[in-house]
Amino acid sequence: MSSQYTFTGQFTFSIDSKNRINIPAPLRKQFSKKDKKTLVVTRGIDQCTWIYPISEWNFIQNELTQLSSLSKTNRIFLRNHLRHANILKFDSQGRFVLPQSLINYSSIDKDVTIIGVLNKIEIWNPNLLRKVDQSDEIDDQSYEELSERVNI
Amino acid sequence: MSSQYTFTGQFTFSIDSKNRINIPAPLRKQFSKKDKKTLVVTRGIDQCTWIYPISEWNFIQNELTQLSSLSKTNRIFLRNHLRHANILKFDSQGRFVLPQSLINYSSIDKDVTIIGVLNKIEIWNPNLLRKVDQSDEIDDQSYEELSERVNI
DNA sequence: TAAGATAAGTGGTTAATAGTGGGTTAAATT
DNA sequence: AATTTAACCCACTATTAACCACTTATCTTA
Repeated sequence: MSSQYTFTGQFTFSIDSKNRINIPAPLRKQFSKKDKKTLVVTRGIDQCTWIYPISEWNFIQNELTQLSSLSKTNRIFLRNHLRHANILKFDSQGRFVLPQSLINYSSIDKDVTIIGVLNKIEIWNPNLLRKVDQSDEIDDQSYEELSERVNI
Repeated sequence: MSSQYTFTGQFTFSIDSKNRINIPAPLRKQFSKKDKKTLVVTRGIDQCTWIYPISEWNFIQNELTQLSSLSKTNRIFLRNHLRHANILKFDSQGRFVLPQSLINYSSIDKDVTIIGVLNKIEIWNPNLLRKVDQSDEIDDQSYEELSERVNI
């Protein structure tokens, strides 16, 4: 199953004194009626925050229910991914409040860079994103591997 | 069958002088009419306390009856999970009293970290959770295996 | 191209809710 | 009967969420 969401683009916004972040209008407009105003924010694998529309998250969550808690690896994995996931709604202005734990994890200060990455939205500290941008070059070998799977 | 419950998020609360713990509102709100105010607390596999809504527990209990007591592992598992299970109700403020035996088992002092892990809620001593968090890193091999099963 | 209209981004105030503490009464245990 | 335990109720405070308002940017149309 492929996602209905195809978030793209980059935006620079600011987080206000009440830890609210605005979702850029072009991304927000994609939210379907069904998902209206409900999203899940959680830790990204890199030092950023991931945002999923609720239906996208439900799909992921459904996969997670297959994992038994009797396995230690599963328990750790489930705990560490689920406990940082917050189900939120955005207000009438299209903002949501970013939980303090994620502000810390992502080292968010005042300005944030918001980027669309297909089925999710990422929130970055602009400086960190720049740094990662420079250091995380993809080597040729990895590109070769990717080419087997994606026709771009 | 997958659960109706999808607990997520992390909360830091305190246990009061009467050993009462508040269930965080976002988690409590998920409790269905049918389960209203009834939950089961028991020993987690790790050094924490597990909380299930009663209907969820009934489902698990049903699965446990499938396990033959001829197996030693099964016997130990059944014993440890069933004899420490307490059926409780939460009060009009949404609190329940945590039995002393579980306070001891989980090394609960004053502050507790409450996390949602899909069909269950875990109660931790914050320091212990931090420690487990650091020591129980998932190795790359396990991540690779997980990636075969979960697309996140 | 200029002016008006609409939408987007940001800031603050108020009202509702959540978390916590404690006291009183009813039940249970010894 | 006395003591302890558990259920129930009330109350205070801090946080959160809903609401309103203003400014800047974008789009539309004359």
